[in-house]
Amino acid sequence: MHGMRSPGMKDFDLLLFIAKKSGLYGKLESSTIRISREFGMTQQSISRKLSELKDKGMIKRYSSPSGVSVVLDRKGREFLQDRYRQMSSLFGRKSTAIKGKVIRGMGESRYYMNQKKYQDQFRKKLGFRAYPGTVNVTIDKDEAAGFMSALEPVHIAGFTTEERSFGAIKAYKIRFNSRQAAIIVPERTRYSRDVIEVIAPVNMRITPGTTVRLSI
Amino acid sequence: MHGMRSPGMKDFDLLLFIAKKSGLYGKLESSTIRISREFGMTQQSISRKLSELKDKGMIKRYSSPSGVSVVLDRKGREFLQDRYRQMSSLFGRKSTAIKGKVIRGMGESRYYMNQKKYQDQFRKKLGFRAYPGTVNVTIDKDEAAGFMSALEPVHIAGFTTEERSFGAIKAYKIRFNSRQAAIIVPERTRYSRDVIEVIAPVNMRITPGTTVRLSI
DNA sequence: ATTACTAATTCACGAGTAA
DNA sequence: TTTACTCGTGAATTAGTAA
Repeated sequence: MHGMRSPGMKDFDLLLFIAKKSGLYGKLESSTIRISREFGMTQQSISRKLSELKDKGMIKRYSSPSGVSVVLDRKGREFLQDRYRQMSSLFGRKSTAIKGKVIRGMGESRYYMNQKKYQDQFRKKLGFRAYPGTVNVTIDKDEAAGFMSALEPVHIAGFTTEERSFGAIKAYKIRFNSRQAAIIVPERTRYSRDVIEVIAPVNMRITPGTTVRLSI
Repeated sequence: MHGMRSPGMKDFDLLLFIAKKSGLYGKLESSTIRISREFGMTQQSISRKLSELKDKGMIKRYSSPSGVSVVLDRKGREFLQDRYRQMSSLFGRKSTAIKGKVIRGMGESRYYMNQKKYQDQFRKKLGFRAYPGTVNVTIDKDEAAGFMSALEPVHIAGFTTEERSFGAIKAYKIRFNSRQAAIIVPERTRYSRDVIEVIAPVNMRITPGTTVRLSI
């Protein structure tokens, strides 16, 4: 038996259970009662579920008074393979770089970045103090999502001064035209935008309109 | 949107849907009604399911009158990663060879293998005529299942002579001590055995008791 | 627009049991 | 022993709305 079997995921997990036991083309010789014990369902439910999986074309099932024999059917293999492929794009090696175009930045960010409590965290968690001022880059949302999902977020805590409060930030260490940098995203931001903000140890002096490369 | 969404797999698929849209660490900005349309469920069910996934620690969810924002939580990432790992062992590169021990064969197989209608199919589908007589090899069932699951089965049709009927066979092309061969498994066989039968173009003359290597 | 509550309905599950 | 039926119960889903 493997670990947690989350409720609500049982249909998928049962198919995966069968696939693991039988292999993609092999045969699982067992009984509904044995499967029910291994799987944490009643014998009746396993019987019914195997029947349903058969009706869907996911498995072939042969049952007799001596037990059941289960083989993955074409649809079942395709189903699992499709999900595997989808997950591969999540966990597998993915695009390690995207292109973007620098646009003129909003002046406000300079004020934020100069806050000592941000800078202290940048140095500790990102490994550099940020030049006060961000580079704003337009990116393709979907591309960026794929790129960012490969990165571990670094949490920059928010804080409050006498004047006002500064929100928490998620930072992602990246290379900006091969130079050390980080994408910063305010955690309160509700909507993903087509523009991301990049900080770096030095003023990067990129002319607006220039195409840049963000990489891992 | 991607292909079929099989009923009964929705819980898993919803989590995967979120993961694909948001990435492992990114954020999905949407609305329950939009998700419901993309996903084929009612808005109410999406609302409830997101709530459930949050309670299970699978996701973080922030909702407001302007929409929902969903981020995978630690458990959700772990859940998906665990299933990915399990599926990797199914689809990923796997043991390409197992060892077995040759045992004295049952004499009956010679009669089967000599049937012309079998031999014709062997030649066409496996690329060789089989020496009449099988080599019987004891193997570890689980090892064999992993090994076999990487192989595409070749269907050898059954037929009927005036005297009797001969059942369909599944054959798996392999290397037997690096030489061309195939595992054959009668399709009617209900129970997987610790002994597999191997055919080859020539008499392999292996002394019973010898350890042999089956590879892809 | 939204989210999400409540009520009605449908569907899935487990217990008992026949074959 | 098996598998798998029927049936009662409870969970899941949808429809209708409130906020």
